[in-house]
Amino acid sequence: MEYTILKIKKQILDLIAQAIEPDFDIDKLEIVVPPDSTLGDLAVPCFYLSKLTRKSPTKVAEELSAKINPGGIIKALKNVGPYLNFFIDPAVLGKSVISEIQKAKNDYGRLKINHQKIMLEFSQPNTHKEFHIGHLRNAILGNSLVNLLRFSGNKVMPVNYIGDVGAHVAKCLWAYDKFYKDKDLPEDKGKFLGQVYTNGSKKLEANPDYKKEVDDILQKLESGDPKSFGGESKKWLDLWKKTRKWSLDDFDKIYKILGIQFDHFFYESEVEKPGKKIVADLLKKGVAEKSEGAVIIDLEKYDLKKFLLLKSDGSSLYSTKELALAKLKFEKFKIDESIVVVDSRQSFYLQQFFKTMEVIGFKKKMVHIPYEFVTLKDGAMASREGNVVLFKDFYNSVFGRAKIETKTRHQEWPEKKTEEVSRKIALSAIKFNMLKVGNNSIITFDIDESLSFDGFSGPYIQYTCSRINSVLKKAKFSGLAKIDYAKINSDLEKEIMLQLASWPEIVAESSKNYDPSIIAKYLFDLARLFSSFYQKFPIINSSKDIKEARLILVDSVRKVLVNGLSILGIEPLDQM
RNA sequence: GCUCCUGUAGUUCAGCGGAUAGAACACUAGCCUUCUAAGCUAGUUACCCAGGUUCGAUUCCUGGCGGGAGCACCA
Repeated sequence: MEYTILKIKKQILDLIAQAIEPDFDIDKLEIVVPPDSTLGDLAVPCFYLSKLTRKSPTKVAEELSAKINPGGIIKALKNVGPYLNFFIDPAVLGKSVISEIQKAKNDYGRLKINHQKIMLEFSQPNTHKEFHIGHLRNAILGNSLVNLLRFSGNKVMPVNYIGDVGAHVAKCLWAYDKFYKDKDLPEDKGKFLGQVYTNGSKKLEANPDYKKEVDDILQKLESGDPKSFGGESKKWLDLWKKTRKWSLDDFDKIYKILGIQFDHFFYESEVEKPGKKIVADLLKKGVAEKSEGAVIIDLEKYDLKKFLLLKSDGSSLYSTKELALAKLKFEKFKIDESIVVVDSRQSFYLQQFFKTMEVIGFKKKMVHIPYEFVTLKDGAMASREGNVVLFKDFYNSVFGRAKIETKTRHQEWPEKKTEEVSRKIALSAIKFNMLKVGNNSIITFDIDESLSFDGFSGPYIQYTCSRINSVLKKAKFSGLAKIDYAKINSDLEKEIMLQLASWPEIVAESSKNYDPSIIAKYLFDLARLFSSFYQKFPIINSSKDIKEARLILVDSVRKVLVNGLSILGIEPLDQM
């Protein structure tokens, strides 16, 4: 079963193939959308055919237009300059695309199953640090990609990889022990740890003598043997366990607010020792070598410089652990492909890492999806510096704003309902804002823009859903009526149907590029088309035939909007 | 210095080599006795520069200029 849009395009190509002498490469013949709907609904530029037939493109368009007889879904065709423009019969289009949507419901636009088992790693927060809006972009993007890749027919396993060991942890524990040990604990322990870390970093910068103390703690933690260092290790290990849990509990809360779930959590602490073992093996085999005391692998011949695998004091690096993580992923979970969603600043590191895996004979499909970071107007955020916007603070402001807006519109609603609707509005505003720009656009965080629920925003799409829902409810829409699709005949309605028809192509494109912003833009365009329509044409107060046709049309719009929102990880609203 | 990303309206972003470069915010003027005004309608304003490839370049290539990021013991 093929989607309507593909059938239409195929038909156009067939018509041209029949009307033209020489064989042509079907992939080179593109079908585009004209800039203005009065020109046509779909168009074939004739430049390629012009080369083939050695006639001018205008001439080709002219001849084709005379030769081809319209029929079926193609109502008419017209040559305009070098373009051959096709007009779609709205009644035939409507019948095809609307019944397709009504039948497929949530699955409309879903692509065929390809049985690939993909592990998608994202969010990777560090314990003992604050979860800020930079981490938020990764979590929201990753979650959306999980939905998108699933909708494109893959089997996707979302996983998290938590940075619960390393230099930052040692730094935080050191600062805690030295400056905060005897202080009372605040309620939000996750946030508190972040503050300890930031403060520790600042103290450390001011006094270089402290560095030795921190390195010492890192050594003790990594030795992992409570008896070593005269029992000192145990003290740090216990503190690590206790504080680690504070952060993990905090992350759980955050993911719960965001509605993000993982099938599995990896921890850096579990791959540290296996990673060191791999590095030792590589050193023994001569694949890796010592350099200035550290262990490296030489990637110069691939133009990837030298890649550091272990520090000169024997403690592990991110790369050390990642070696073991990659093996763990493929061996334990039997996946076909491993994808990681990581900030583009680590593109070079990941290139080195992937090449290293290849060199050591681990030839598996590993992909990096890069995206640009979130910055503030007056510079990049850094946990070290403490100039970060925390997720929870941010969420609370947006939620507060949503509540004010909701209350002014629905004074009569019970508190519980106001809260629930506001929560969904806030999340949609936050998520949509992070997903509406392409992956390689830096997001300069603007609180005013984030607090706006107008225009190109999540709440706008939700609002559209609410209005449609309200109409359907008032009209007691059941979807059972027999529809006369000829009643849907305005240009605007046809445009809406064409937009609905293109949804499967949007899913494919978005998925191919790992870019949910394509979906966000599409949904906004569709919602805008509906809003114009809603303003211009009465639905309920029209004659029976027209009413039924318009109802099923707007119901189809709603279904696609809901579908798309769910890929973005946004819940629709029936009322707001 | 080398590598990657990037330069479009006052601002934030879209624009698979094709017809008149799109939105949103902001600003101006209208629209709630018809289905939710978180909305609709109309208006003002833009492709960094120089070459090249092409029938055609905002898009591709080269070189400038500007912005961001990365290049060994952080993750």
